[in-house]
Amino acid sequence: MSVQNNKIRVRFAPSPTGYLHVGGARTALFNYLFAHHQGGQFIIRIEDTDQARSTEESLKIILHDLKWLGLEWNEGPDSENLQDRGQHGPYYQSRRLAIYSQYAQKLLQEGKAYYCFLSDEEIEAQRAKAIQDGRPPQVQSPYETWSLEQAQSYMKEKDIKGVVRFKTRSLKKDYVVPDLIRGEVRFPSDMVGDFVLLRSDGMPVYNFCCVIDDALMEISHVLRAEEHLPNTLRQLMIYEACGWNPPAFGHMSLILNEERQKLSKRQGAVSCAEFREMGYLPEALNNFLALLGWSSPQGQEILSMEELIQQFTLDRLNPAGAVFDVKKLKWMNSVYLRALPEQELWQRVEPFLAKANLELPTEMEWRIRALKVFKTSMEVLKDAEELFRPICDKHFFISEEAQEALAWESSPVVLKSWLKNLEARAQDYMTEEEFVALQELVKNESGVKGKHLFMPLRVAVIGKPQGAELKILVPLLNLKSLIHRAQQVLNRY
RNA sequence: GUCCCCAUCGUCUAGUGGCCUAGGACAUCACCCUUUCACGGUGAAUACAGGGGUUCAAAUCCCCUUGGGGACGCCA
Repeated sequence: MSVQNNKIRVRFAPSPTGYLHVGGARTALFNYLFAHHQGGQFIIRIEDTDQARSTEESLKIILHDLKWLGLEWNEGPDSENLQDRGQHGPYYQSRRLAIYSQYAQKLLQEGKAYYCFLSDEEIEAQRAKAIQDGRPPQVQSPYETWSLEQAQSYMKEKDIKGVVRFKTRSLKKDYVVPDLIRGEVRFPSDMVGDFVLLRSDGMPVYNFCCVIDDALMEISHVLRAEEHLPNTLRQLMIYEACGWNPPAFGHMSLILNEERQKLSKRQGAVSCAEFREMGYLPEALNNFLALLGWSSPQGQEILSMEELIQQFTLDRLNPAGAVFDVKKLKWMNSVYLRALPEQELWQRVEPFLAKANLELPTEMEWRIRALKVFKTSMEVLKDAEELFRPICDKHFFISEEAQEALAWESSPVVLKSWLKNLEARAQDYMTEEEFVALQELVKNESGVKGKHLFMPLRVAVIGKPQGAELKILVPLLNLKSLIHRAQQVLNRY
């Protein structure tokens, strides 16, 4: 069996033991971009050999988030019914057990692997000793020299099971990984001890399944995070033992937190779901993630998925780790937000408003007008909640910051004039021009101008002295609620 | 501890020996626009970790040091 290098096939292989981390999302994105740029296939494989931690719930979340990001896959589990789709399945490692066992048997028979009966305690003692002696903490199994028959009869006789370890002793001195991102990386083969292929319950372990699957699924390029670089040595050994040509490898830098450590759950949001719930747009998240370790040849910062695909090449990947800068993500999100037509923006904002329990006018015309006013002050969709809340009568309240403006001597005069003139009106909504004229009237009646005029007025409209321009805000409120609000403010005195 | 990776403004980065007096973006600050806030506009400040080589020439190539990170599982 040999890998067909004329066909570009890449994969993203999550283990369903949690949410989709932004680091995973970026790995998936880069694989997706590479595949599409090259006209290749993007495959999802589920690494669920850790049965204790894998859940269907997590699988659903991960697939849902990948879809939310727009990273559709050509082969792998269907995001709806979770059934396999594609010609290289099964795509769940838990359903490929017979395959792994078959290859493990072969290695066992060829003397490239052996059964080992070391206990956890014995292994732990070896590790401790090795570290103490300044050696890498590796297992040195006395069972390495046993023949397969000897081990089998031992298991039968004692009625015990052992793990299958890969034999590294007879291997060549060092291995070179021709890495697409960091050049040739040389590993001495004594860097690893005899590692486990099959657990004692027969379940295979990551490095083993990964090789078998990548080979059988005809994966041409393995693009993954740098933390897997040391695993590559083990995998190269397995490829060799199986007589297969390894795929091309590219190890991408890690995403770091402000302390320059691997980004983890400890410090704030790291899952796609969290960013979605905070109101980040998938296109903004993709764009931001793409710029973590990759740059456009023209230095373009805002790129659509199409542009990313078109411009994406591996040679522009940066080998150094990248700090996840939420401020820049926010900025980018606001750029995408503002670029969205109001009608579409409303669709995205609506679930947030509904969740915040805000009842608002239903006419599309009103919604568009409202969003035109608010979108310059939105960074994330969730910001709409605070922006729309004052518009909603049952959430109207007079804020703390309003006190100063209300305390001005001239304010009651302004407010009384405002209320009187409102009450004289009949029309439900005011136009911008009508409001400007009305404001002029209040100004003349009260003899107050400048901030002493418009600050109390703004308080009478939205309950706080700062916010969008009154002439755009006022036309969003109907007469009844404007009057009611003015009354509430006047009742303060 | 051992092995591996990495190193340009606070952050993301451009830069593949002369175009670098080091460019862009976010953030910061100032000014302009604006009867507030935001948006927008203009501008400022800020970086080649240190030391040795190689070369006519080094941010770019080599070595060392330092710093950071990752990996050393019957996790992936």
